[in-house]
Amino acid sequence: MTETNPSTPVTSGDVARHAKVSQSAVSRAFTPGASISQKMREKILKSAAELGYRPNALARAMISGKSGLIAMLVAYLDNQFYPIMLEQISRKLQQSGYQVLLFMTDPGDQDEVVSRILQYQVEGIVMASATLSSELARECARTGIPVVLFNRYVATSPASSVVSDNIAGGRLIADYLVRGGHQRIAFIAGAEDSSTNRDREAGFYHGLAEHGQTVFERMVGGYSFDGAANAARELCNRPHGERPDAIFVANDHMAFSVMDVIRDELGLRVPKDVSVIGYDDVPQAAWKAYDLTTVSQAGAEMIDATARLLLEQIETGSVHKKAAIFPAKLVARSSARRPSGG
Amino acid sequence: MTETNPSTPVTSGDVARHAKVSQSAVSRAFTPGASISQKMREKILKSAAELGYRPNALARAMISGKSGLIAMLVAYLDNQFYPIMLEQISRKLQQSGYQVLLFMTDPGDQDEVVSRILQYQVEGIVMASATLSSELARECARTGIPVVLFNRYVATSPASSVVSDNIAGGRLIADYLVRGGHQRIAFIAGAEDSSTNRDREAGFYHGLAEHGQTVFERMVGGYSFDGAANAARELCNRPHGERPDAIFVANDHMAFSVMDVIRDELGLRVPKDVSVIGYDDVPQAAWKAYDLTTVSQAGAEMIDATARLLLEQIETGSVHKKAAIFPAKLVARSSARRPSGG
DNA sequence: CTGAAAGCGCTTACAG
DNA sequence: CTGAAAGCGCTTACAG
Repeated sequence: MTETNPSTPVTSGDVARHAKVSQSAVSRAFTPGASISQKMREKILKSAAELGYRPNALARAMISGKSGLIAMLVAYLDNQFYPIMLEQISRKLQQSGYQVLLFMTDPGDQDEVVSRILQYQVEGIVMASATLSSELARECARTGIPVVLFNRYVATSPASSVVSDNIAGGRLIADYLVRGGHQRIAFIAGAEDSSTNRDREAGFYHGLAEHGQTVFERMVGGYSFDGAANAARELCNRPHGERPDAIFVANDHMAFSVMDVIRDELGLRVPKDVSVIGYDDVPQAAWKAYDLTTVSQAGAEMIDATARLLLEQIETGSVHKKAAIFPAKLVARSSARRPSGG
Repeated sequence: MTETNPSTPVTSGDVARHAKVSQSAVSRAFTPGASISQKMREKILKSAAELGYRPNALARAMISGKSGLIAMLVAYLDNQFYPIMLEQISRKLQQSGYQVLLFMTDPGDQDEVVSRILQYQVEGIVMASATLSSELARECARTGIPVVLFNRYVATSPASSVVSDNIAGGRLIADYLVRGGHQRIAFIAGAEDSSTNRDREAGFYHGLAEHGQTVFERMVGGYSFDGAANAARELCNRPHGERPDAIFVANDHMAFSVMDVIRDELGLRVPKDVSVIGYDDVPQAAWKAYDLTTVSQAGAEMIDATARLLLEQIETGSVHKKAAIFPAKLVARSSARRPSGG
């Protein structure tokens, strides 16, 4: 059952010949708002349908200088937060007439990725990948391609960014844990070079300090499931009194791993022996088997803002650096002891 | 901090002028294997670097007829199975020099999506979305664009497909549950029009029949979290003896929801009161809070096969219909009572 | 409103 | 090995 390229693609010239009109007319028939008579457009559309013609988006991009392509850079999709935003942002951009060119980034091939993105003449870039090659930022600024960093912030970069208030979020957690009566509050960090981790940690320490506490112990989980499990083991495989009575884990993805270790491996109870709080409020945080107390980022608003920032810059043809910050909200579930009273 | 399009893009002509060579020479310098002297290439590369030149992939696509673009159609990313495969296939295609154009499909805008895909001159299509517009399949066959259906099969479609043996998988589950001593075995279906559900269900019923059993009751969850929860409620909110003692849930994503309802809402124990088995073996199935018995699809192999089938057809320029079927494997965890003995 | 023509930035025969 | 030239399939001034 093999068929070799059945038909050479139909071009606007073919349609023109078939409809006995000029090639320009065919082009106009497919350009919204072009000056063409109703009658002519109908004739052309009919011919086009008969021949199965579709305009070549690449040719259009060439001549118009607008590819309709937006690059999305993502590092990994195992943390649910990213697939969800990828899905939503993609839908939004599609609705606005753009297409998403997906780039899975690798710590390795930075230059290669930068090169590919630019070769495809994308009109904008969304970066949800932690590793921002500074070369990419620079090249984009040079070329006038707007870049929006999603869920990260780089002070020295000319790129716009959309984040939630991770400092406030960290502080909310500290406050909640202290008011919950915890005495030995630990922290499991994500990737230490990420702005999310930096801000959550800073806010958290500040919050503790406001209550006269300091962090009981700090480990690094690197935003990975296994990294978090190791951190949890080291932290909690100790007698009562030497282990934390609460842990703030820098994101939900790691928090699930931490809860597994605490409950299943070490046989401790959550929150009775150890309270656990995560960050992101991914869908699984609401799953009853975890029922994770966490901080919700204003996901929908962040997604909207990302699309808006990007499209606005593309359409006006000017690149601004803007930073949109959305409020964070604590979602109290059962994985952390609740403050009594108040 | 606004900067308006700083520099007009650098073209091969600019580089040619700067290096005092012909434009064709510049093109050759960037074409692997082109006939050009070492000396000339170096001179050109140097000029290109100075000017910040990068070849325009769209222009190349126009003239060469190869866009380097592959469309991936995905319906939703909340079931982990899909983000993971999206990530892996994307990486594989990128490594082979292709770029992924992402299309989030909507039950609504079928024609619109079809049209966009074809306009972008993609060289191949991966469909991981359930809704295959038959128009897309037909158009692609006409145009000679290879299509690979991932994790689904449509007998009447000219598209290739990569699936695991869902019939065998369903049978494995029936066998395992019966041997585990279950007497009232229920089924919660996914999307009834999907080939995965159809095959898993068929295999499951066959397996039951081989042991002289029939399904105790059948509900439909539609592959959605909420749909599954409702099904579980109806099935299990009854006295012992009237409710199933085991449920095969057509995918893991729904199985988590079912376990939540059974344990948390209804206060029953898993597997003591009800055994639960899922399908897919997504990462979360191994999370200790669920520890879900499930059937593992040969994910890595399926991903490899998808990329291979597609690239092979692209590179040979001929479209075959091929169906790759991979074995399914039962992964025994603790959510279902294990067969005793042997 | 309509058509002929130029041109987007490349690749690739074709001569030399 | 190198360059001049044609051409990929469109959009868009420019005349009429």
